[in-house]
Amino acid sequence: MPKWTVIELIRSSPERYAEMVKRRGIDPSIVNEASEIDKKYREALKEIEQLRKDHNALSRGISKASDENYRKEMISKAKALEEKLASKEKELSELEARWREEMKRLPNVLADDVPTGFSDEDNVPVRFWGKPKVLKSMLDEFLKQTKRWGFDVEYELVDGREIVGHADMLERVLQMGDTLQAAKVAGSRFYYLIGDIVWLDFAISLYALDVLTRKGFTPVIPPYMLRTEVLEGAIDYSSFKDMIYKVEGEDLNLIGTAEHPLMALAYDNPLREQDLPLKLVGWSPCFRREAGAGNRDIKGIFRVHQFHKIEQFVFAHPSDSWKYLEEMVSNTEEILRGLGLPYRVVNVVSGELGLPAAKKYDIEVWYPAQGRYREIASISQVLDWQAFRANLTYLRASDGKREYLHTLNGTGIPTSRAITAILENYQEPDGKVLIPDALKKYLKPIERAPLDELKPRKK
RNA sequence: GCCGGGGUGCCCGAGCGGACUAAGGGGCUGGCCUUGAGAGCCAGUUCUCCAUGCGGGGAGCGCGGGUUCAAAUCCCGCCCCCGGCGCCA
Repeated sequence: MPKWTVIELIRSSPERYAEMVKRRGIDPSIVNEASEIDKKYREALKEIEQLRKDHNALSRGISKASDENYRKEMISKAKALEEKLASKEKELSELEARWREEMKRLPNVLADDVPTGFSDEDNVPVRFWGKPKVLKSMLDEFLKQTKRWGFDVEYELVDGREIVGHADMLERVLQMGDTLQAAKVAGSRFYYLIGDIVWLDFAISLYALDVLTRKGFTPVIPPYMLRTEVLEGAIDYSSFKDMIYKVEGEDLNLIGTAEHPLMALAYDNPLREQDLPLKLVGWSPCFRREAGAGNRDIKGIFRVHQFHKIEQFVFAHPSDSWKYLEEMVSNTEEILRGLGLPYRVVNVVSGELGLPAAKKYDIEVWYPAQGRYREIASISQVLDWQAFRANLTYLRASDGKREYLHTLNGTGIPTSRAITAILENYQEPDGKVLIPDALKKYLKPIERAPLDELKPRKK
């Protein structure tokens, strides 16, 4: 029988779980509440099952009774019992609904090596790669993000020239994007990509798909909309509000990431143990409301309502799921190294994990014009948190029993963000943007695609 | 969208108002048998609660309601799949 780690922990040592909840910055009283409901629910269930047992016995007796009077007496007895049961059943179904609700509020357990903290400034860098271009005026900032953590990162000091930010590069220098017209017709955080840069978007997707399929990931183009019930299995309520666009008049939601429909491949659809691990790489557009983002990153295409993303997803056996977290991180690193984008990997603090993750690595790319490492990818170990909600199971080969799967998800590469990073990191003093070598082989077959560089629009 | 057919366990498939156990088969796992393989025989193979040593219950037949002492089976609503017609990139 599937056992959910969180429930098991609440039943066996609630204090330990409460400690984890506290580390996430969540009020630990929810643990007590959940524990209370769990106890109440099980007690009520026990009582009702006893009543049902009696009623069943009575009812079975009726089918055998031949004496008509006796039969009538039994039926009236059963009726009375049935009335008593009806009100109890109602109580139970209410309790069960509350139980389910309560369980869905609970965060995942926390891995021991997740740093405790509540701001992404406290995320702990674990390694750096590349030789970032650092503007002289940004040097202090750069050192804060490297040396403060004990890393001596080699860098290229840029002095005597400016580096244009990705938003201005796109719209003013290259003139290959138009967010103003997009805002007029669709709203802010939408964009048109126009001209040569469109090929770059496709090339990035193809490149990442190529890398990941060579590593044994199966490519998938998933549904771009999901039913609400399925989506609830993948995310928590607050992500729902901030991320999800609903389709009017239908029980459908636009996906915020391919992770969700990839997960849904096992929704109520048991996998076979021998098919694990099942490694998938999805390509999809992603739609996000960005409701909680306020005015952050309002310029350009860094934070937008719609973009393309290559996503890694693994259904893993509970016994060895942790190793895939590291594997997926190094896959994404390989993609970024191929693109020549300087990055760092950070271990995300407990307070910034979100309910589903037990541990999460973010990968952040260096943006010279901003003087900051900024998130481009995020890889999470989810354990059985989604499995419990969406009933993701595998059939154990040894006895055919069902067990919860472990799920892991991680960015392969988001195209729009990769483009912004390229616009800053591959920028030449004359306004040209060089194209990373790794992308060239995907551009080459396209007759009208650029091959070596994106050229600024002539004045 | 309209008409017709249909959703039963990991898979196929019977059952269409009471047999305390959802028939039967396939697959998978374990055991017996065998030098080994195969065949054969036996057992297990939805979820959940209590006990967790054996064991004892309850629920479950696409989803949600209803009728009945009793529903896979009858009634109502919804979802999905298949075939035909229409429409369409």
